[in-house]
Amino acid sequence: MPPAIPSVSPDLLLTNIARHVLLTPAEAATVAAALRPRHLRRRQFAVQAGEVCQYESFVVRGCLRAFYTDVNGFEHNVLFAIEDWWIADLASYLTQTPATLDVEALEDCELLQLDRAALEALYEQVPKLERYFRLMLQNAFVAQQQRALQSISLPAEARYRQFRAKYPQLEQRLPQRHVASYLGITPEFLSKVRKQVLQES
Amino acid sequence: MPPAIPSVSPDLLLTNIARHVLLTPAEAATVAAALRPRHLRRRQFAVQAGEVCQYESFVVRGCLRAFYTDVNGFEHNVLFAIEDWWIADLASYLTQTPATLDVEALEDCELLQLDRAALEALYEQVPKLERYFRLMLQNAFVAQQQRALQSISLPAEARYRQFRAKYPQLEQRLPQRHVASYLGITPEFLSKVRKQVLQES
DNA sequence: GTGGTCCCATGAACTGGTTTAAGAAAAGAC
DNA sequence: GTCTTTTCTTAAACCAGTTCATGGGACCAC
Repeated sequence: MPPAIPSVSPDLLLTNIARHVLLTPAEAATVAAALRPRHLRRRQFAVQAGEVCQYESFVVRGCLRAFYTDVNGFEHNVLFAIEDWWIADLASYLTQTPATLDVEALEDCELLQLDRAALEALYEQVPKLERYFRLMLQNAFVAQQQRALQSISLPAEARYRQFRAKYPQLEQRLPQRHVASYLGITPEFLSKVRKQVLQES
Repeated sequence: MPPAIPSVSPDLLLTNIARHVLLTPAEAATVAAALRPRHLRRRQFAVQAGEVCQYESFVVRGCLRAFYTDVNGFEHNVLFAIEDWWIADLASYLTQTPATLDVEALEDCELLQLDRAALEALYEQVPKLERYFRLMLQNAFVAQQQRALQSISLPAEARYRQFRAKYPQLEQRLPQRHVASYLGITPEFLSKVRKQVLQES
């Protein structure tokens, strides 16, 4: 007998939506039906640069990173996602143009994926969801702007402190080189910064 | 007799909208009626950090910059706008929270401003506009992401070349220190970079 | 166990960009 | 016009962060 593939429950997502808009049980069922459960093993990719990003992925379990690979082949982490977060190359998903980012599983993951066509169909059936996804886009925009402003105005040590303060769970869970890449510094320099910061507290 | 205050024609904006959605003459009139014409003298502010950004401004004539002031009082240019562009602190405008950016006129300007309530009312009367403004938000998001990726992956000289290639009109029109600030370098270093780049071509 | 492989730490040499300072050129102010 | 202020350039000293090299520890696989 092959190992059972456990299905992915939509509960976590429905709870997340409920924090922003109120759905009837029927509407919640419509949402649940539109989602495609997906299991991803560590090192597998949810999005590949160069191809159109087909899905937005909601993380039920696991951890992923979105990263940009520059012309010299260096990777730059742009975004992480753990349980209760969405992840995608949003620019690609929205405009249906080739992705500039890869999205890779850092742990085995359970995802709920929503493709572009299913999303449009959902908007017809449950118009309230437009509000929910507009809020998600706004949040993404605001977060992206804040990150950009910090990266130009703060030195590496301050950026590291902010990161620790903002995402305490994440720092535990990620290899340091991924944190370094996110902060825009080398792992060697992060090591030096950490020495500073950690011996203070 | 006081000098006549010339009114600001909505034609440029209506043409801009027509490139994305098709409006009937009646709908175009509704849009025109929702806009607030505004003249801004050089050095006046359209948005002030700390206050909620009330308007999105469409530039009919003139040039503006949006900039962030960091904790040490240094300014960082984030965005420029000339004729046929929109400018605002979009994060603040969308979420109606205090702005982190200032928007300042670099030349005397003629703007068409749209406040948040007027926008919501327009959505009711002319639903097609939701598409138009969704596209504007998508474009802003994509542009912001590209800029962030370039700023972490390219050295200053390459960033300067990209800027020249992408916005040839802008470079003519702006003081170099504003370009330097946009590129994330000092005016002194831009001067050195320019010497390099200009003597090649 | 022991031989990979990956991950983190440390230190020395180096580099892209800043700072400070000073002068020349351009733009406002009156 | 001419005086003042702002803008741009150049150059030397400096610094935040990189690169390169090395060693040590944890986690496998077998």
